[in-house]
Amino acid sequence: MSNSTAARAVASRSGPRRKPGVRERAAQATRESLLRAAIKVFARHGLHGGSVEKIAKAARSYDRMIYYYFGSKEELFVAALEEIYRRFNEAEARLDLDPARPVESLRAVVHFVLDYYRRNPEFVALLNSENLHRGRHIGKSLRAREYSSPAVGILDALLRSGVSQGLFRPDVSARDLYLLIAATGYFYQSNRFTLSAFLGEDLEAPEAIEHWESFAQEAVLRTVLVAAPPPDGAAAVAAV
Amino acid sequence: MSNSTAARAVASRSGPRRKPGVRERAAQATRESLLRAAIKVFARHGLHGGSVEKIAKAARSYDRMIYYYFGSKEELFVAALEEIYRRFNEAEARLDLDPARPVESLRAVVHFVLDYYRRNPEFVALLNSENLHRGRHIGKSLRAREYSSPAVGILDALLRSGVSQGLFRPDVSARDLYLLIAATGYFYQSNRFTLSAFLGEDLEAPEAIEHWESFAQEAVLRTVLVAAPPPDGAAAVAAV
Amino acid sequence: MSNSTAARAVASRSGPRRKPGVRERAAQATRESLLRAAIKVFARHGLHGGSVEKIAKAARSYDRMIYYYFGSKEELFVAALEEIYRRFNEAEARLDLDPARPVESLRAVVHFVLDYYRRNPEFVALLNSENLHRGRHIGKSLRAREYSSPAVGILDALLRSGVSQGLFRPDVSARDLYLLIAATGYFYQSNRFTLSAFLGEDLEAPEAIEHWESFAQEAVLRTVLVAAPPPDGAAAVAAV
Amino acid sequence: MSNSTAARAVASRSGPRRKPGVRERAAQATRESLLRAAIKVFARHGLHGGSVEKIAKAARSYDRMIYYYFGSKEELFVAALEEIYRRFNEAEARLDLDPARPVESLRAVVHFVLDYYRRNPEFVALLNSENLHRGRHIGKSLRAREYSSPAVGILDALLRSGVSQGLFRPDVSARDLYLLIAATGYFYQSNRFTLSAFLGEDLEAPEAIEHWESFAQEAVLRTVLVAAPPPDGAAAVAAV
DNA sequence: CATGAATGAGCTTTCATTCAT
DNA sequence: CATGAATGAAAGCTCATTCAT
Repeated sequence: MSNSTAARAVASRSGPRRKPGVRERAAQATRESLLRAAIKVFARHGLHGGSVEKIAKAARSYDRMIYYYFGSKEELFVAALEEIYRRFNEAEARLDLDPARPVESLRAVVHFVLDYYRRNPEFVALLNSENLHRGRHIGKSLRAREYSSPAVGILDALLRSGVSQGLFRPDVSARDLYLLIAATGYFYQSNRFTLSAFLGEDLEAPEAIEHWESFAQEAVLRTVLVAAPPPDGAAAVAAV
Repeated sequence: MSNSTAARAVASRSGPRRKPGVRERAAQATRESLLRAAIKVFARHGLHGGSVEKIAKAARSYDRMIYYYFGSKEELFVAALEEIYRRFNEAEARLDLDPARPVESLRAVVHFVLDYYRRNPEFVALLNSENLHRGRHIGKSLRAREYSSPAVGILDALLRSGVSQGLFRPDVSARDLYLLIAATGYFYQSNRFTLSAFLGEDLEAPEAIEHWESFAQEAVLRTVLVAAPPPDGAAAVAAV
Repeated sequence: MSNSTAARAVASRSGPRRKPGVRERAAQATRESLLRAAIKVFARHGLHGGSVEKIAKAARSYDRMIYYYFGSKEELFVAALEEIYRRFNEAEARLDLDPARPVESLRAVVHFVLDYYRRNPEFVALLNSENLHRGRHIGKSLRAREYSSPAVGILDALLRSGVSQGLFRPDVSARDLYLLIAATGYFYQSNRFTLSAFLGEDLEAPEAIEHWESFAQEAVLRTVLVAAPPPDGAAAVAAV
Repeated sequence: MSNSTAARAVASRSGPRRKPGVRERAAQATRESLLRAAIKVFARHGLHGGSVEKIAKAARSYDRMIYYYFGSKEELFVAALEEIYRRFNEAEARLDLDPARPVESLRAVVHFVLDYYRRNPEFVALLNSENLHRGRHIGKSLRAREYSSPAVGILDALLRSGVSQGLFRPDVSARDLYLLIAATGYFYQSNRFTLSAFLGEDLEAPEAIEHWESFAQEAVLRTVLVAAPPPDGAAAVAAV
C-alpha cells in the first residue's frame, strides 16, 4: 500500500458550498465509474485476479486514473469494500419494521438478508476475498467501524419486543441470531457453485431459492420462539 | 487447461501389484509434498495469488515438477480440491454414530462439522476460491461425484430414526438440515476476519468458538425437534 | 527538449523598470522555490531519479508549474545547473584576496574551494549528473560561458605575484593549479561514500576534513613554491 | 531489493570438480554478458536511467534473466560494482614495481591510476552513481571489504623505501598520497565534460591528457620529495 | 527422474507531459 | 495565473510455461 495514501476525494476544497463545475462533475463520474468497475471486477476475479487494467477498461478509463484517485490497487480494494458496506447499510436502513409485530419483523429481516445477498453477489464475493486476505484491508479502513453492523441493533429491538410479548425466548442474543441469519443466507449464496455440483441440483433455480428461504425462516423462528411454530408460521403469530 | 498433458498418477497403475521401488516411493513423496504445499498456498493466497514458484518452494521442489506430475497449475488446483474433499470424506467416514440415539448423534454431527471446518481452514478457503471461480474446476473433475456428500445420507438415517422415535418432525429434509449445519460452521469460519472486525470481538477465542457451537447445536435441534429442548438440551435426550 | 516552449523568465523583462506587482512577486516566488527544489531533488536522485512530481511536491507547487516556468524537465535541469554555477561564482566573487601575499591568498583559495564543495554538496552532485550525461545540457545553455570560471583568472594573478616575489615557480599554469585544487576538493566530497567504505573510516568526520584540507594545502603549495615549505607552512610565509 | 537475495551463482554445486557441461557454460556466458552489459549501461545512464530492458537487450538476453541470475536490478548493480572493483584490483595486482626505486615506482603508480581511469570510464561512472546513492549498495556487498584498496599498502611500501633512502619526507601517509593521486586522475576523468565546456578546451585530446599526467606526476612527487625535483624530474632520480 | 535455463506475456506502478477550465 | 484531470509510454518485476539436458 502506498505510504502517502493520497486517496483523492475529488475536489471539494471543503470551502463554501458552491455549485460543482462541469469538470468536477466529470471527475466525480470518473471516480465513481472506477469504483463501480472495481467492485465488479474484484468480485469476479478476486484481488489478485482483478487487474487494474481490467478495471480501468471496464470503467472506460485508464490505469493511471486508479492511482490518481485511489493511490494504489489495494487502496482501491479498500474503497470497494467500504462502498459495498455502505450500500448494504443503506439498504438495511430502508427496512421498515414494526417492532410491535416481532415475528413478522423477524421474517422480514431474514427475507431482507437472503434477498440482499442473492441480488448482490459482489457483496458476498468481496467479503470472501477480504477474508481470504485475513481481513488485512478492512483493518486499515478508517470508516470500517462506521459501517459496523446496525443489524444487530435492529434484531436486539425485535428480540426485546418478542420477549416482552411472551413470544420469544429471553436467552437468545441478537448477535447470535444475526450470525445465524447471515450464515444461512451467506453460505447458500457464497457456495452455490460447489453445492450445486455436489448436491446435483441447481441452487439458483427460483424454487430452490424460495424453498431455502422458507426453511431458513423456520429454523430462525424455531430458534427464538418459545413454542414451535406450525408449518406455515403465520398461525403462530395469529395464536398470539 | 491443457488436456493433452494428462496428470501423472505416479508410475504404474497398470501391471501386476508389486512392491514399489525406491524410485517410485521418492516420486510419490514428491507428488504428495507438492499437493500438500499446493493446498496450503492456494488456501492462503487463492488460485491467482498462489504462484507455482511459491508452491514448488514450499514443497522444496521445482516448478517443473508441478508440470510433470499435474500438467498445469489449474490441474494442480483441481487435484488440491479433490484431495481436500477426500480428506473431509475420510474424516466423516470415521464418525461413529448410534442411529438409535438420534439427538446425540445429531449433536455429534454438528460438532464434527464445526470442528472440522475450524481445524482445517484450508478446506474452507479452497472452497471459497473455487466458488469465486464459479465452480469451474470441480465441474471438470471426474472424481468430484465420488466425493459427493455422504453426509446427507448420514443425516437422512438420523432423521428417520428420530422421526420413528417421535422426537423429530417428519417434514425436515436431510439436505436442508445438512445445509443448515454446514452454513453455521462454514460462515463462522470463512468470515471470521470481517466478522471479528465488525463485531469488535475475536471470533477465534476459545470461549467464542464454544459459545457458537452450543448456539448452533440449539438452533439445529430446535429446527428438527418436535418439542423445543430445554436450555441444556441434555434433558431432552433424557426425556426420551 | 522542446525548443518551442521557451523557458519563461517570469513576467516582464521588457518594458520600463517598474515596481513588481504582488502577482509578479508571487510568481517569482513560485519559480524560485521550484528551482530550489529542483536543485535539491536532482542532487539527491539524479536527472532520471528526480521526478517532476517529487520536485513539485518539494516546492509545494504543481507539476504543471514546472512546464509553465521552465518548459520541460530537461530545461529545468539546465536552469538548475546554471543556478548552482551562478551561486558558486557569486561566492567566489566574495573572496577577498591580497595579491601582495600570494601564499596566504593561495591558501585562502584552497580553503574556499574545499569548504564550498563540502557545504554545497548539491553543486558536486549536480555536476556529477551532468557529466554522467556527457555535458549534454550545459552545452545547450546560453549562459554557460558567462559562468566560465573566473577562478582561473584569480589564480593567474596570484601566481604572477608569487613569481615576481620569487616565491613561486614560473612554470606552473593557473589552469593546472586550478584543476589540482578542484580535484582535491571535488574528489573528496564526491566520493566520500565509497571512500569511507573502502578506507574503513568516516571521511565526513571534522578531524578527517581538517586533516585533508591541510594535506591539500601542502600539496598545492609544494607544487608551486620554489622551496618546499616547512611542515607547518606558516614559517614559509614568515620567511619571506 | 529482494528479500530472498537469491543471486544465482550459476550451477557449480561445489561438489567434486567436474567438467562443466555445455549448458552450464552457456549459463555462465549468459550471466557474464548480462553483467558486462549492466556495467556499460549503468555507466552510461546511471542506476535509474539504465533500464533492465536496455541491459537485457545489450546482452541479447531477456529482462527475466536478470531476475533469474541477480534477483533484482539493484542486486545487479551491486554485482556490477563488485565486478569493476575486482577488475581494478586485478589490474593493480599486475603492477610490477621495484621498491628499491621509489621515485620511478611512484611515477608508475600515478601513471597506472590515471591511465586506468581514462581507459575504463565505466569505473569512474559507476562509482559516481554509487556515490549519488550515498554508498547504499556497496554497504550491502559482502565482498566490498575484500576489494578494499591494496593500493594504500603498495604506496606504503614505496614511501617507506623512499624515506629510508632519504628521498621522501617521513611525514606523508600512504592514505593521503593515495587520495591525492586518485583525486587528480578521477576528477579529470569524471568531470571532463563540464571542464571542457568551462575551460573551452578538449580535455580528451592526447596532448591534454599527457600534459595533465606530467603535471600530476610533478605535484605528487613534489608533495613527497624532500627536495623539489628539477623540471624534468628524471634528474632527481639520477641524483640518488 | 530431476533440474537449471529460457521465454514472452502480463502485472502494478511511475513517468513526463498535455488538456481544459 | 493556477490547478485538477487526463493520457500513453515505459518502468521494474512476476507469472505460467517450455526447453534441453
